[in-house]
Amino acid sequence: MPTMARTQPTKPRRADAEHSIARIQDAAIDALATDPDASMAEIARQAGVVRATVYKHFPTREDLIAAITQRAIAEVTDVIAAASPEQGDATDALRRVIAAAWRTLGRFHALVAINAQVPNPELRARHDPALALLEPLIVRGRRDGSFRPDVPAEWHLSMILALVHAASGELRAGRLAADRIEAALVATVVGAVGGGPGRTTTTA
Amino acid sequence: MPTMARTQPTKPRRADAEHSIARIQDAAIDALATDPDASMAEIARQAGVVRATVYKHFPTREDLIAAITQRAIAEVTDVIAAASPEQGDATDALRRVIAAAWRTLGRFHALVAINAQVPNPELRARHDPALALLEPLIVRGRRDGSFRPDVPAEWHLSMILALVHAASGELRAGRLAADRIEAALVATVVGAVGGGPGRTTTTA
DNA sequence: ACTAACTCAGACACTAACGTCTGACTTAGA
DNA sequence: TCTAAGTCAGACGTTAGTGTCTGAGTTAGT
Repeated sequence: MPTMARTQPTKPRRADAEHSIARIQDAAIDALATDPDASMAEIARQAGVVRATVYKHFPTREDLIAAITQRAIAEVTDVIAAASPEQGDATDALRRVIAAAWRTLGRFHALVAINAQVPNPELRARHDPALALLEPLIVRGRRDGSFRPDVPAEWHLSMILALVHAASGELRAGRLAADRIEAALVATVVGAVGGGPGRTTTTA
Repeated sequence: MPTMARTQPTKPRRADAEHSIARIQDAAIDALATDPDASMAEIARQAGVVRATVYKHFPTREDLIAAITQRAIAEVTDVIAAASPEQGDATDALRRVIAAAWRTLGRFHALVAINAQVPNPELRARHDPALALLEPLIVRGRRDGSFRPDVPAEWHLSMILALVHAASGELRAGRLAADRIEAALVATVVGAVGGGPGRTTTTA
């Protein structure tokens, strides 16, 4: 179990307020996943809360999105870290990481698109903690010959992200069964990153 | 040069009207590429045309999007067809197709997301012509052992699309140079679809 | 050179969402 | 049990976008 995301030492809140905040964030993540332009009213409705309550905790829409973005990144970072990307064979490590991360990452599909709209360099920078965990793995795999060295490491990262999102998209659209898709995703990523199809090591 | 997209036999228009329509569609594609929610006013502005003119030809926003979607699909279909996916070694054919299609497809990045928001089965169906050209290639490659058969063909298609979009995203963001990225994309797709890195046949 | 098609300019009504505010009610927590 | 923190309910002004309309000016094509 990954260590949960730490929250900044904000002012102390009552338990029910904390509860509302959690419900609102969950609702926001779900609502924005299906419609990136979901209104505050819609989010409030899904959270079972009145609109004013949302604004109480998140004065502006931007604040809410920033909050769930930060939470999303923290969760994904935890999940990735828990898969120990630094241990063992690079290809196996990659398998572990992808398998562990893809469901969690898939939930936040829309956030990537939403944040991409904002030409905000600091938001891009916030993604780095998650990518920073991956990068050593990529570099390691390139060094020991498991991963192809003829493409930029940056591209490896982006393309893995894209594949994960594609997988969650297929799942959401119901075009592919949940059980098949994880295997397909892992196989594709491993293949894309450089290993051939014959390379069949232990699958965690 | 691919044969240009055929237009339905609509009522005859004056040459300047035809010109306006083209400019509006181009502007819409560009504007929506950077902001999927670009307003009609913004599109009109970029087209160097007044808003009323846009509504003259495209009575509603939905009509405009449908029009450029159809045009996009037609263009991509032409480009793919021109790369003769049915000829020669499957891996080589895939290389040709990806290299030829990715720039064209990348321009229409946003349209995929926009149309994905619409739970419209007929729009999904319209994509089929482009995918229909790819599918035989995928099937062929799976049969002769070039492509891995342990993942669904449907996934192969989606994941190729995702990689192309990722590539155009990297290009747009300026994180990767244009010349490097095409090679990286092709290599990644070929690897993902099943061939290992050692398999170096002629590249178009 | 004439006319129908087209474009421009700008106003209009309508809608949806954002964010603010007030006052009454409820509940967590000391 | 008492009170501050929190929630609800609903109204409000504001902004931004859509789609419509009118009327005056331009241009393509015969």
